[in-house]
Amino acid sequence: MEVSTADPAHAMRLPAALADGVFPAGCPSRTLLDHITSKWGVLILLALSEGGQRWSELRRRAEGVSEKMLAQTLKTLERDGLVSRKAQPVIPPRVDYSLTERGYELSALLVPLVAWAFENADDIINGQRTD
Amino acid sequence: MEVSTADPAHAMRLPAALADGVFPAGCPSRTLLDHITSKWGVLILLALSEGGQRWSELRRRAEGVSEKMLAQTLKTLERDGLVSRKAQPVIPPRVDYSLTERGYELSALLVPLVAWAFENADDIINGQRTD
DNA sequence: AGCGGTACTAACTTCCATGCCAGTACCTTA
DNA sequence: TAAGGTACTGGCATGGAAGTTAGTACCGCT
Repeated sequence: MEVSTADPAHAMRLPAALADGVFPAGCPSRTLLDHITSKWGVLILLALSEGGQRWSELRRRAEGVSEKMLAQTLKTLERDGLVSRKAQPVIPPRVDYSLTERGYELSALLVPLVAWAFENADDIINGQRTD
Repeated sequence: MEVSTADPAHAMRLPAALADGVFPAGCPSRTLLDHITSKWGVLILLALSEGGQRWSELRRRAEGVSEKMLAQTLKTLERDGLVSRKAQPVIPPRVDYSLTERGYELSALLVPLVAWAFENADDIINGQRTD
């Protein structure tokens, strides 16, 4: 049976390919989505959207990230072709991380989302009773 | 593969307020982001972006979600003012969920992101890139 | 000589999100 | 009578994400 809810004016329709609204469990889309919406994934992508940065700078910007999670997340993102790693064989080591073309494509979509969250967060989260 | 390290043309700059690229640990923005980028949060928001739906329909669309997680996620989203719940006191029970104004604002940003993930997932996750 | 910075890796542990199952209450259909 | 659909809630279990600690290799500073 149909739910007769009027489509609001600002409803955004999904591409036909995901007309169901959601894709099947275990498909590549879910995996990718998990990578980019992971706790540190978003933050790192976001930080890198401002330009290439070194390991230690990323550590500072993604406040609270452990070295382990930074390494792990960067590795995943690199494997996905979203981040590129450039190590210079100098001493002390110097490694620069930056977004790839694809990474910038993503960040162009991610940034507005995060900006929205930033703008609405106080209003939404602080207005709640915490018990 | 060309990776532009110095401010590519399509680099999207963050709003000045989050010039650091990332916000501090434990701030409301991170909490909100966690809610909406949670495993089931995205899927449910996405499903609802197509219009109001009943509990059982959401269960089917967000393939793989357990009743517990569906309830929990919906509750969080409702608390955040992104989803509205309308229960009709009939028997058998009938409850409709839909996005609020704010929820639609969010989904307008979320949908392109998910669509992008959907389009790129095969390519990225299954390994092969051709550029 | 010893400390700190740079960029990591690995092993071990903790903890929470998630999963699985059982129960509730009422009605309908077989 | 019993099974099944609707919309949940609560308890226990667990797996994987995340945290913690330590170690590596080299250099520059004091």
